[in-house]
Amino acid sequence: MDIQNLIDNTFKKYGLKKTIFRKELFKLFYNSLNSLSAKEISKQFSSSTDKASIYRALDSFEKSGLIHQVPDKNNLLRYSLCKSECKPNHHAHDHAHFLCSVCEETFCLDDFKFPTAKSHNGFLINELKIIMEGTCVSCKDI
Amino acid sequence: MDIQNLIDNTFKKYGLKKTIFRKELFKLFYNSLNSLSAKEISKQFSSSTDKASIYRALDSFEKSGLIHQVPDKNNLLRYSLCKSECKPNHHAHDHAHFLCSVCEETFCLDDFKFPTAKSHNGFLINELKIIMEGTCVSCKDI
DNA sequence: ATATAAGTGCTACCCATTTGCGTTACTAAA
DNA sequence: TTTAGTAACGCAAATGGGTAGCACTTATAT
Repeated sequence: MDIQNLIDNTFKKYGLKKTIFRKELFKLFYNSLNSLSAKEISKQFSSSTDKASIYRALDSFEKSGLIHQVPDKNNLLRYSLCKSECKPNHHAHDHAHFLCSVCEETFCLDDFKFPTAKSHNGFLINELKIIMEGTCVSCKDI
Repeated sequence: MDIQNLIDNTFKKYGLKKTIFRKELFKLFYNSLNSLSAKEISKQFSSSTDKASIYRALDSFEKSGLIHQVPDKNNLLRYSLCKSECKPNHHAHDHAHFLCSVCEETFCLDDFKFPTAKSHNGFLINELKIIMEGTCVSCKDI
């Protein structure tokens, strides 16, 4: 499936309006190995692309279930494409995230097994996040 | 041990300068069940206490190993007193944190068991954070 | 084709956190 | 105990990520 078809199908599936900017934004995520912050996205577009548009697009992509927020070393908003099935307003991500202290990238560890308890000492657990910090595969060999 | 002695010992142990404000700040943490954000701290002091001083004190307390940062529902800086042995610039916290979606409090779950792996698929794990979101013990009964 | 709703670009704003700087207060050493 | 040196303080201003208002444009559905 070529990229145009992929965009058509994806935007239809997630109910997203196909504007020039949002199609480019999707391509950016699609071609990106890891995650993207608003600032990183901003650098990839011309200066006429407003940051408000970026934040609104990210918000809309997230609400539709196309991307999900991932943790960031500096508390920035940071997103990745969803790989599994996510519903609008409900993301089902059962994978851990790895934050590299060297390159400051965020990686999704899709195969890391999660505890599944729904409560702990009377606390009702709705969502669980596992965040690892350390040195990523690429940086450890430098 | 009374509070004055505790302050003397603690500040000596962590190499902290005993100013009036920092002693009061320590008492605040000591008497606090959970964690504190800069804003919450600010409310406990007179308006002449500058927010810059609060942030600097928190930073210094953290670097010394007296307090540690905990996650916050709204990405604010939020801290708790360290309970176990933390060294300057190296915090050894092996407990999970629980963020209540209702009251927005952050709780330390000291008894939650952690995975202990030091690496995963070539990623070297230096620190592990487990963050749960849901409804806390108090809020679930309301 | 056209109406409607959603997205865009601009500007201005909010608010947590940081920084610069001159003054004050600890601490340690004389 | 005095004093010198350093760390912390208070004030003000700056930074910077993220939002909000608004007029204009563009994509979709009928």
